[in-house]
This record gives sequence, structure tokens and C-alpha cells, in this order.
Amino acid sequence: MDTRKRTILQAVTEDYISSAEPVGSRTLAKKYHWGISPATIRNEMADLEEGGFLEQPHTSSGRIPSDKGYRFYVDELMAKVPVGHKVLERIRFTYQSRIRELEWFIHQTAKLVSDITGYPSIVLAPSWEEGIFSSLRFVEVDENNALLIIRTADGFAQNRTVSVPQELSLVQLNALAQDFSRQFAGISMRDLQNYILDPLFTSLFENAALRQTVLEWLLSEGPDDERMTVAGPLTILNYPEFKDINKVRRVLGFFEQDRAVEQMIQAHPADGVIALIGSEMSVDDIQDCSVVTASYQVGHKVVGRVMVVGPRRMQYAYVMKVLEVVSDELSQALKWA
Amino acid sequence: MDTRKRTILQAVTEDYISSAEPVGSRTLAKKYHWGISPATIRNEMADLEEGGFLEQPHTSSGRIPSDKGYRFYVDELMAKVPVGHKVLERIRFTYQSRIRELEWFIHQTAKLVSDITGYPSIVLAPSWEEGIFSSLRFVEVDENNALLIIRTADGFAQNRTVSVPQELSLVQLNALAQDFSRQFAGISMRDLQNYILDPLFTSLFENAALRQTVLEWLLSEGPDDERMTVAGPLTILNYPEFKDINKVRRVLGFFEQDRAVEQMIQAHPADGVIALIGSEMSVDDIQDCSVVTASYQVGHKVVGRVMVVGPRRMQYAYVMKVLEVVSDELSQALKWA
DNA sequence: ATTAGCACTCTCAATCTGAGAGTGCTAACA
DNA sequence: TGTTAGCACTCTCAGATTGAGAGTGCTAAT
Repeated sequence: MDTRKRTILQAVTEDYISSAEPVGSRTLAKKYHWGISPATIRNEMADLEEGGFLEQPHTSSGRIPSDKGYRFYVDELMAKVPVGHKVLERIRFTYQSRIRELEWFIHQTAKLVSDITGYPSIVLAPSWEEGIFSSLRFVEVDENNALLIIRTADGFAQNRTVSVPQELSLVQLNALAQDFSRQFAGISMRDLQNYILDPLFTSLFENAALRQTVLEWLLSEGPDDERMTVAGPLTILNYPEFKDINKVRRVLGFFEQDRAVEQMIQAHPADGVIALIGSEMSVDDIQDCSVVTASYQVGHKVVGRVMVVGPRRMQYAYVMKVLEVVSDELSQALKWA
Repeated sequence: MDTRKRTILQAVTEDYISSAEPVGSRTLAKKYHWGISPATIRNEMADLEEGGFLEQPHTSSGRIPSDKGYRFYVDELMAKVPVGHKVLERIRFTYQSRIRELEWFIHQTAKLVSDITGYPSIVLAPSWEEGIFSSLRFVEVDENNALLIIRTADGFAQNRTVSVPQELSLVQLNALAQDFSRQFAGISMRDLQNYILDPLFTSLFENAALRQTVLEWLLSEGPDDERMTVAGPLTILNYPEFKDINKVRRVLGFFEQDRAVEQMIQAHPADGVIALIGSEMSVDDIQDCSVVTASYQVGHKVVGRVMVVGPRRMQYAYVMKVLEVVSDELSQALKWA
């Protein structure tokens, strides 16, 4: 691929990204003063098409990049863009809160990213099931109710207000909780669920009602089917490729399926910021989309991801840069643990 | 309005509700064996159109009910339908949980209603701002973090994990919290926010960092812009009247605007189960919709609403019955306070 | 009061048309 | 050998036309 082809491919891609219209040779010749005629550009574009980097929607409209073309653009051609000062400030400010709740950070991150990029964003929270159980305890709320606090080894906590069986006092309850914590600390939440049928578990919680409470809690919060937060789903409607109701339905439907998202992520386990372009993704519902995803860490361990979903002609450079910054800041912010 | 006109209006309405196709005289004559000919039906329909109960989309298609027609149908013609046994069981089961969290109930209710009816549903939680402050306290989580629990006079609690200024011990913190609670119990959350600038408040919290924490908490949870939970928004796409992308955008956009929903509700403050049909609503974005809304109570006081949004040709009878049952059960369930 | 008959209106899908945009190819040129 | 001008060709898109189908309103007969 010689320099001129690269230049043309880059021009086609960037033009198409900003206009959503197939790019013709004449347009390019007029816009960029390369000193070559439309005919020459046509020849080059024909070569690029032969090489699989460009496609024609119809026999004689302009060209648009193929997935391979976008891939080449992202990997080789794309210029790095800086993140504006104001945006940077805004990101930093978001993570300065005194609030120490995982869920809150996840929500804020999703909103922030969608707002900055103008695309829908998804944040995948750390898997609760994979979290390591650390301790369990009850705090009195009133006569009948208590706050159940479960902590993981990572320093995250989940809490839930539950009603307490009449016949148990808070003191008894916490004695049980301490036993329980000692017994099961270090085990993953997923395994903990399996222990529910273990004799050890049932012997600790002889009280059936209480056992049911703990069980219900583990099951209701446990399964990772609410790991996902979506922000700005409707921004997808701003892009002309989604004027067809069925495409919209599929993409918005995807945003409601935690499983599909997890599946997609698991198929591309790379760390750092990566772009997944159209057909590179296994999930049918978003074949018309591209996804940029960035991992974030808690203590050197990748625990979740921040993602942006957009049309294939996404502003890759900008989005990737934003996600790089955001995921770093988020990782920093979660270091409280 | 004589009996025959009523019968015809009812038939047109119910046919249109289930088919989404304008109903013609011939169709009616064939389907119902009233012993009158299409021509007679036509005459009657012409009268009904003159009376404003029916309309013709185009000069010569069948008729569809006007908003006035739906109104008459809902108020006078509609037959009561029972809720199936299985559905009833499911509703009851949902509210038997030991979990005692308002937010959880709100979410479950929204999901439940959307699932049962097949329409999008919105649940409006009790206004936090209007809630009466009762007490404030801190529970230790670890060295640096504490759980801040705020309770209202209704017995509801919100909690949030926050980082604690180094220089304050938990004991000091809770001493302050107790002073604070004594001082401000009985004041609405909204007023509490205004007190933030009050000398009394600032004197209690001489520690600036702490004051900021409390303030941040009140502001972040306080404004009622997350009162609303939506479930099943995409079910609206199943109805053929929403095959136009712009209608979809408006309706789905409405679901993201807490303010618009509150505004709509405030314009129709009636208790119990009511239907709002198309143009009866003040909000432009949902002129193509009807809304059925039911209020729920905590201790004889209406605190929130369960709503179903659907096309104008909604299954009014069924939806209204479902909401009646659900809002009753929800009110019962919230009596723990 | 009801009904049969019929002309009329309107929608919808299919077909056709011309303008416009852009291409591929060929032959000429540097 | 690479580049370019010219031209025929292809395809889309919007607008106009057409015929079938559905349903009506009106009139005259029952």
C-alpha cells in the first residue's frame, strides 16, 4: 500500500465518518488539492476496492470504507487527537466525589462517557459472582428490619435492607454473621451460592426464615444479570444509519440484554482500549455498529469495562482517547478499597 | 345515544384495539350477526362520526375511534375483565419478599407491570424532597468509610457509603448526627436543603469537609430527578402505530425525562385508576399515546404512581384492572413502615 | 326505517420516468 | 508507464401515473 493509497483511504474514511455520505472521486479531488484528477483517484479507489478496503453501496455511488478499511484506518492511519481541557476537567471532577459506592461510580461513568462522546455507552461493573466474600453483618434499622452488609475482599460492599425474623435478636444475628464470615471468607460469591445446600451452611442457619433471607439476598443480587449500566441509548437515533426501525430495535434491544454484552466482551478479552468494528463482533444485533471498549482495574486486576457503541463510522480517534482517560481515572478512583 | 349506536361504537373500538386496522361497515356486518346490513351500519357510523366519536383516517377507509370515542368507551361501554389466576399469583408473590427497600419494590413493580401488560410501564417513587426527615446516622464500614443512613418519618431509609474525613472519629460523627437529627427532625427534605445555609446548620458542622459530605449527599439524592423507573420501554415498538422513527424517538425520549412525567401527573391529580387518552394529556411527546395511571399509598397518603403507556388503542379494561390490583398490593407491601 | 345498487373517493403498491451522481473504460498525452 | 479527458453506462431517488381494492355516501326501492 503506497502513500497515495493510504492518503486516499484516510480521506475517504474521514469524509465518510463526518458526512455519512458515500465519497466520490470528484468530491475528493475538489476538497483536497493533491494535484491529481478524479480519474486517477478513481483508479486508486478501484485498487482499494479490489484490496477489500472500500466498498460501493450501489454500482455507481461513491465509496465507503469496508470493515477491513476501518480496521486499517484505526490501526495505521488514524491521527491521535487530544482531549480538550474542559472535557478533561469534567472527567476529573466527576471522580472527586466523597461517595464510595461502586454503583454510583458506574452510573456516573456511563453518563459521563455518553455525554462527552455523543454515543450510547455501556459500563460493565465488576462481576459480583467472581468477587471474593469477606464478611457479612447486620445493622439495626428498626425493630423489624436490619441492614445486611456484605463486603468483598476488594473492599466493595453491597447492602440491603431486610426484614428480620421476630424470634431473632440483633445480637444473635450478628453472632451468626460472624460465624458465617469466619467460615466462608475467601470463597467467591458464586461458590458461596453453591454452598447454600452444604450441611455447613444449613447448620449455621438453623433458622429457616433467616436462611431464606440470606439465600434470597445472594440470589437476587448475585447473578450477574444487572452488571450493566447503559447511558444515552437514544443518542443512537441521531445517526442517519439508524433511521430504520428494525435496526433501532435490534440495537436498543441489545442494550437490554446483559448476557449479549457479556458474551461480546468475553469474545474479545484484550485489555486496554480496543475497537471492534462491525462484523468483527460475534453478536448479530450490532453488526451495524462498532464498539470501542476499555478495561478498568481494581488493584492491577481487570474487573470491568467501559464501552461506547456507535455506527461503524464512529469517531474512533476521539472515542478511544476519551475512553483511555476515563478508564484510567475510574481505575484510580476505585483505589479506595 | 341509542343502544344500537352504543353497540356499534363498542364493536368498532374493540375491533380497532385488537386489529389496529380501520373498521368498515361490511366487516362489522359480517362479523357480528346483528341482522342489519352494512348500509344501515354506515348510516349509524356517519351519525357517530358527526357526534365526534369516530373518525376516518382518509375519505374512504373504515372508521377508528376518536379520543372522545375512546373516552366514551372507557367510561360507559367497556366491560370489566377479571385478572387471571396465574397473573394474580404472580403479583402476590412479587410482594412477599423479605427485602425492605423502597427502590427494590419500585423496580419490581415496573418490571412486573410491563411484563404482564405488554406495554411500557413507569413507576413514580415517593418524592424524596417531600419526605419528612427523621434521623441521620453513620455506621462504620472500614477505617476511612462509613455508611450514612437517613430515615424519613414514613419509615423509609436511604443509605450511601461515603468517605469520612480523617480527623473525625465515628463516635464524634454520630454525636454530631444525633444533634443534627434532634435539631431537624420533622422538617421536609426540601426544606432541609434550604437550611444548609442556615447558621444552625453551619454551626453544627463546623468541619467543612463533613458539611460538604452531607451537602453532597442531600443534593445528589435529593432532587427528584431520579424518582422514575421505566420498564419495558421497547415493547412500544411492537405496536404498528410506532413504526415511524420520529414517534418512537418522542415516546422513548419522554421515558427519559423525569420532569415531563411529573408534569403530566401533576396535571391530573386524581387518585385511583384513571385513563388519559391522547390529546387529554398536556405533554406533546405522547399525544399518540394513552396512559393508564394508578396511585399507591403509604398510610392513607398517596405518595406515588404506577403508570402504563401504550398506543391510544390500548387494552384499557385489562390494563386498568391490572393496575388496580398492583397498586393495591404495592400499597399493602409498603405498610412495613 | 332499512336496504340494494352504484358511482365515487382514497390508499397502496407497482411501474415508469428523468435528473443527478459517479463510475469504468478507452484512447490520447506527457 | 503513469495520468488524464471524454463518454457511455449504471444506479438511486423523487415524482408522476396507473390499476386494484376497500369503503363510503347517496338514491331509489322495499
